[in-house]
Amino acid sequence: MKHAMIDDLLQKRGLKRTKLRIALLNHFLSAKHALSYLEIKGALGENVDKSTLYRNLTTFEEAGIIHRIDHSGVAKYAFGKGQNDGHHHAHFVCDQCETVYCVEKTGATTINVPKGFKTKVVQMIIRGTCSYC
Amino acid sequence: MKHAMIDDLLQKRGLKRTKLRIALLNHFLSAKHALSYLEIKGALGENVDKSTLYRNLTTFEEAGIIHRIDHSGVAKYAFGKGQNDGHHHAHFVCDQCETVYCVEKTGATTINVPKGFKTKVVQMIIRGTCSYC
DNA sequence: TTTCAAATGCAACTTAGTTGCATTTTCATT
DNA sequence: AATGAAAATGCAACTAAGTTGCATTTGAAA
Ligand SMILES: [Mn+2]
Ligand SMILES: [Mn+2]
Ligand SMILES: [Zn+2]
Ligand SMILES: [Zn+2]
Repeated sequence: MKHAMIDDLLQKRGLKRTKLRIALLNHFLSAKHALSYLEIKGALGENVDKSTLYRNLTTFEEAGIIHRIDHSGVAKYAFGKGQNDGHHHAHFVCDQCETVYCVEKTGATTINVPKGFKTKVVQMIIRGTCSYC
Repeated sequence: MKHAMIDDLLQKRGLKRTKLRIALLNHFLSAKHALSYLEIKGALGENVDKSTLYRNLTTFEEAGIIHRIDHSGVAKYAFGKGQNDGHHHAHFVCDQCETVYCVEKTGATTINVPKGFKTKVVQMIIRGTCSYC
């Protein structure tokens, strides 16, 4: 059951089980694409406090529960670890609807960086048109 | 000479040769990495008007003279065309100093996107440490 | 040298996100 | 169940990046 999983996610990191956090994680677990602050607020209700929501997004991100994808001035969040935490996957950005999807990355690429530069993570953004557009 | 090149860049696109534009292009031509609004303003003088500078950055971008790289909430600009204009190169972001460098991209990568999704451009961001850090 | 569209400068606005602080809530302990 | 401390919330005020409206100035074509 989803509820048990959410409790587990929070408990393991010593995060308190609040109403918003549970709703937030529920929403992330069923989301098909990365969510912006406004999308989340729209889904969870207008009465959700801005600071609290942003603070929880940051908390979850730092706890490795969700990861952030920056997209032309607005941050979007998706469930799971990001590239920085060793989870290698790419992001698909739809030119039409601006939706960001997490997609599996197959086949690594080697790029030669200038001398003295040290590569840690290679992240990929695929721009194109999604199946709904 | 650089001056002639700048005149050419502007003239070809019917852009007027103003003081700021010339200074701006000069700065871009000698920049070793992508520049933010604040870096440009710092270099060209505090008296530079915010609106005018931003408007020129947009104008240059639309004219294909410079390209924008979004980096965690701040736009950075570098001379030349970007990936969206067919010029395929990657961006190196230093974790330490947050500097963004344009680097040559060798060897194409194919990633399989979900059915119905159409790939247009694949852009790469390499995170790591630059030679100065 | 006149003309006028393009560019500038300034102030006011917007949007995304942050911060300080008083109040409330969770959760562990008694 | 009652207590209490730390964590989380809610609200308002703030910041930082970028945009917009409008009056004034300027570049360059005629
Ligand atoms: Mn992702
Ligand atoms: Mn570049
Ligand atoms: Zn789409
Ligand atoms: Zn560096």
